[in-house]
Amino acid sequence: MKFSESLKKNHQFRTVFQKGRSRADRYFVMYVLENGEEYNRIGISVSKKVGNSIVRHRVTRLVRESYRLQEAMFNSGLDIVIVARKSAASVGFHETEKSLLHLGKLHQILL
RNA sequence: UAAGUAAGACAGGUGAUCGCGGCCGCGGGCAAAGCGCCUGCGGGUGAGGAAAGUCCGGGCUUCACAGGGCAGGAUGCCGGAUAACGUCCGGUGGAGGCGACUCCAAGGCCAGUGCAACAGAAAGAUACCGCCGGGAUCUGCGCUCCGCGCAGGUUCCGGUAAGGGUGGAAAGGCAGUGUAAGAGACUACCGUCCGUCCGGCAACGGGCGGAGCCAUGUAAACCCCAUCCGAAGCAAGACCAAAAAGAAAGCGACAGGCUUGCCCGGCCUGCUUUCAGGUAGGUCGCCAGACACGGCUGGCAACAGCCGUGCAAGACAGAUGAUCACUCAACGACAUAACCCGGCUUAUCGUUUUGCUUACAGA
Repeated sequence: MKFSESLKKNHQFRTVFQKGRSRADRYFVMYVLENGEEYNRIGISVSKKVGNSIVRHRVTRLVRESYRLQEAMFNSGLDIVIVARKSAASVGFHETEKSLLHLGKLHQILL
């Protein structure tokens, strides 16, 4: 991804959860926190409650792909964590993309 | 053709546009002693039959270990295969099926201990009903009478285990002889046990002879017997190594503190070097192997030997995705490698191949 890195460490996630703002819809919860950098950092969290390994991987890919294709739409300098909810297990690509943009709008981080 | 049975194979494909992890090649930037880090282009490559459950077995690694025993766990007909196994192959015995074929924790309750509800008369034991014999007594009938005979009832003594009923199980089964009624009391056949001979490496099978058959079930009840098992796991572990705690040496014309009224000297902090240390981080372990396919040889087979050919995931928060089109029965099932193998078990939309069996039809 051109403008973004990924969040990896557990403490980074915790910071976003504690200090960030959150918005949610049927499928996902989005946490946003300004990170003071030039680029965005994105983290995707899919718990075991969502499904088995196959399902979790699939959801992760759909979210990452949606973000990648819509990357230009988002503001810079943000840490974003997207948490999949249980209903995300059966979601398709188009719904994921729509949901992501909708949450972005709620956060008012879209250009 | 239908129904069945056994053993397999596949697990969508093609194209276009974006995108990702290793690897190789050529560049650019940072760093510059070196290792590296970021990035562009090109090439090639990138999950499963179960990758799953983590239920067994082994390799590998570290630790422990003279030898033996106890405890604990696992396995349990016989022979073989194997690195090993609780796996596989071939047999034996038993159960099911017309059959192909399938299934089986299949050692030992005359070492000991425990348990066996309910029902039933009785369950390491019995006589409730019944059957049979005898005595007493009552009633009826027959004979002229004493009395006797016959039939029936009540009761007492004895015999019996055929039949009834209960139960998972009632002391081998079944048929006959026998008897008052019965009973392995006796006989044949089947079963059981013992002996012996023959076949087989063995489990076991077969033949012959003998014993009338003294005695329940349960060991996925404790237990006994035989065999096997040291522990923990790749976050194992090996190496490099910022940092932190530490040791030694040196430095003092220059800093601070303590000792002192002051100086010298000493000590602590300091600085430098070396050593030790091992955190962050990095490298290895980490993918060519008890490997796959084909052929030949040995073996009924599991499998083994030889020859040939082939083999490019190795991430470290973790790569296979998205969109569209065409095709197809298939957008559609189950399900994501994490050190590696051999198995087992469980999940699964479907498609498909071969052998065999039974039934029907045809030649």
